[in-house]
Amino acid sequence: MARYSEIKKILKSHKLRITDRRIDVLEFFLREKRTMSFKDLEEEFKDSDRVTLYRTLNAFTEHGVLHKIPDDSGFATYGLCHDTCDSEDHYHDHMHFKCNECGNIECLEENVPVVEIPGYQVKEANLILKGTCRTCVA
Amino acid sequence: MARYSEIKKILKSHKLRITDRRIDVLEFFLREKRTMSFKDLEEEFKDSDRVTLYRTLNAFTEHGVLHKIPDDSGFATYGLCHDTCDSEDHYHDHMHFKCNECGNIECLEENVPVVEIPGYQVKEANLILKGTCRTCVA
DNA sequence: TAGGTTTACGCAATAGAGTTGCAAAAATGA
DNA sequence: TCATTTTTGCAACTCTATTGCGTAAACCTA
Ligand SMILES: [Zn+2]
Ligand SMILES: [Zn+2]
Ligand SMILES: [Zn+2]
Ligand SMILES: [Zn+2]
Repeated sequence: MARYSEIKKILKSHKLRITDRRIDVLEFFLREKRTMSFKDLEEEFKDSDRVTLYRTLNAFTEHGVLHKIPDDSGFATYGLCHDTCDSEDHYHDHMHFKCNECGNIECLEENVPVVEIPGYQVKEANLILKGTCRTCVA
Repeated sequence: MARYSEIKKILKSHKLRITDRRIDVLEFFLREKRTMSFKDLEEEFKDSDRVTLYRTLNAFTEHGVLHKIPDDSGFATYGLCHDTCDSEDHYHDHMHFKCNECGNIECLEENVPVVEIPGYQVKEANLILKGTCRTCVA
């Protein structure tokens, strides 16, 4: 974790106070480079209070550090935002892939195909693909 | 509700026992012709036990009478299946639309566009559009 | 259609994910 | 350093949904 100054900079630029918890959580996301469920975080930070973790995730989501990945499984999953996201403006048009084998959820590079429905105003589109991911296919 | 015999036939063909509750719930779906959340059903069937409603919805979903619509809101929503669905085989490729104004979720005719991701095996795709529905746009 | 088996129902309790209230602790800024 | 604001930790709580179990209803077969 040689990124302490970088992490501080990210928190500051997103108008978040710098606390030990937030540094730890953000560092974890940056290090793992993958989406994370609440359970993942709970396991990593056993000493931390559940409520604080929830509040950290909410704060990060509100301030454009993380985006919450829509999921029907009942487990919220979070992924890192682009550099350009902040409180006012953070939109994500990319698709997500959930692997039935390993259970991981990935942010894909590709954007959700644009869909137009006559008579409807489409403002947002979430596409979740399920199947077997690259790692598990091999 | 002049469809009693029809409803009975549907239940039988899906290998479901015919009970008063199931007839009522299925009749409600057929009459309303729209997707229904658990709350909708609870309000319609105030005299019924919540658990029975949950179990009815689960049985219908397992036997291909209803399909559960993936939703990140924490409220399960259900829509009628096609005639061809049964316990073994009920797949749905259609998109869903959630209106931010009225809150209703609609099953759309159109299927989810086919997406291929190199290296991945895509087996299922759920696309949920959000915005303003035809009724609320007007 | 009666009798035995299987399944559904109703009630209470429980599980699981997430939130809220509040006092103490920490971060910020002057 | 000190005052102000935000965050943390703990307990209690909300909300959706499930499980266990005894009773009631549906089904099947003779
Ligand atoms: Zn974002
Ligand atoms: Zn993502
Ligand atoms: Zn179906
Ligand atoms: Zn549908």
